Amino acid sequence: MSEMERAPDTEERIFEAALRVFARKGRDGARMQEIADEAQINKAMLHYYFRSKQRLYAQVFQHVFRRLNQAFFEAVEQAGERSVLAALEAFVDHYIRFIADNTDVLHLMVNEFLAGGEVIQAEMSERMAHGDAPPQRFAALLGRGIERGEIAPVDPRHLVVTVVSLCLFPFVALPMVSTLIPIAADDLDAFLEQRKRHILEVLRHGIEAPQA
Amino acid sequence: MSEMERAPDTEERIFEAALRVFARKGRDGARMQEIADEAQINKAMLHYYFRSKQRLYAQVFQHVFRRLNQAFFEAVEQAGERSVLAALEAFVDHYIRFIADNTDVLHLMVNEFLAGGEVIQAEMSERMAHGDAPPQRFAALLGRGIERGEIAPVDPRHLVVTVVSLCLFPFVALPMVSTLIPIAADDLDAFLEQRKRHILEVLRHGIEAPQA
DNA sequence: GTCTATATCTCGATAGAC
DNA sequence: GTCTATCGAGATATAGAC
Repeated sequence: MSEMERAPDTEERIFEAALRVFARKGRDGARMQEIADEAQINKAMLHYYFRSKQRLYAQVFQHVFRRLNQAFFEAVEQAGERSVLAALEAFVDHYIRFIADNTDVLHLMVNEFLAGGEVIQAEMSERMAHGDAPPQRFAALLGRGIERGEIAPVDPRHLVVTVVSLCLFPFVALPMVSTLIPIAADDLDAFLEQRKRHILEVLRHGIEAPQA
Repeated sequence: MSEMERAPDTEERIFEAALRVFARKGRDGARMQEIADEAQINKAMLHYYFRSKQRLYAQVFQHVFRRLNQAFFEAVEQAGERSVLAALEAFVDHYIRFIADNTDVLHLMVNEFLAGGEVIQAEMSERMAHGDAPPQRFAALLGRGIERGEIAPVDPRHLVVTVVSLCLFPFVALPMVSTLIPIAADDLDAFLEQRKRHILEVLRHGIEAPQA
């Protein structure tokens, strides 16, 4: 076990640096030199471990895609066997927390969405095809809640889109949100708490009937 | 009036081509050659009218920023003097329609958000500083509705973020949404009608109380 | 104002010593 | 495995004729 002469964890350092830089600058804006600097390593090493920028990006993106899917899955599973409303609360809490700790992952994903997603479309339909991908499981869970009469009869798939939109978009538009709600820039955690409460409040009761 | 030897509308053609290409490929992914091709004009002309790629992008982005603000403003104004709920419906309808017809504009904006927004932050705080920027006007309008007891007492600024999230995010995540709701890929208009109804339904009543 | 040809430069990728 | 030095492709930008 002690004869492994391989580098300490160079490959991993490169990978994590690449994740950060690609998230900051986008696929095309990222520079191999910057990744090397961020990994505190020589540029040639990038090509030694990953053949090209393309391959490096592909591996990073695949990793990101899996992580996001996994996070979504965990958020749904954790929602588990409770009432649907409790499940929703658990989901929102868990999902927002993950994104807050991994904004890089979300940024990379959105970048890829905007790029049109030739890369995505394949990965996506492969995973979604079975019908048991996380979003579909979530929709199914919500659908059961509707059948049981726990929540109103809306289209569960649209409800999934709605919940995810509410959780993710503020992170995408943070520069704009900050100008409207300054605390988002000063104390992100506090803002997210507000946000979480607001989301659940609106999802539960809507805003039509005054309740004060 | 007839002695203007200037080109027909070359500058405008370039500008619009640039908008499309920047939206498709991002700031760094876009190629001056591709913009030239799309404008059916020579590459040298790009530098004749706009000195550099940087300046061209800056002008395009500024234009996009104004258009999005204007659209938001119109959506709010059009909401006008009705009841708050009617105003919300008018806003959602108008805003979604605009984005559907101008996805390029949204893509460019989101791209800039992700880029961290050194460019944005300045433009943003300048416009938002007065307190009468469109989102703030919208929040004020909602706030009055709360005072009048028309809607529940939620934080109006968060409500703005919520409504905007619901309108915009599906356009950002369209590749993913399509795998969950296939009609989004086949018939966008039909999907948007569904979406609009769903959004207003959830905003009005929430999902807690079954109503069937 | 518009074109062709070309200069300049940035960046990904490789060669080769250690 | 890691480094330095360098090549070569491709992109922005300019020169200069028309």
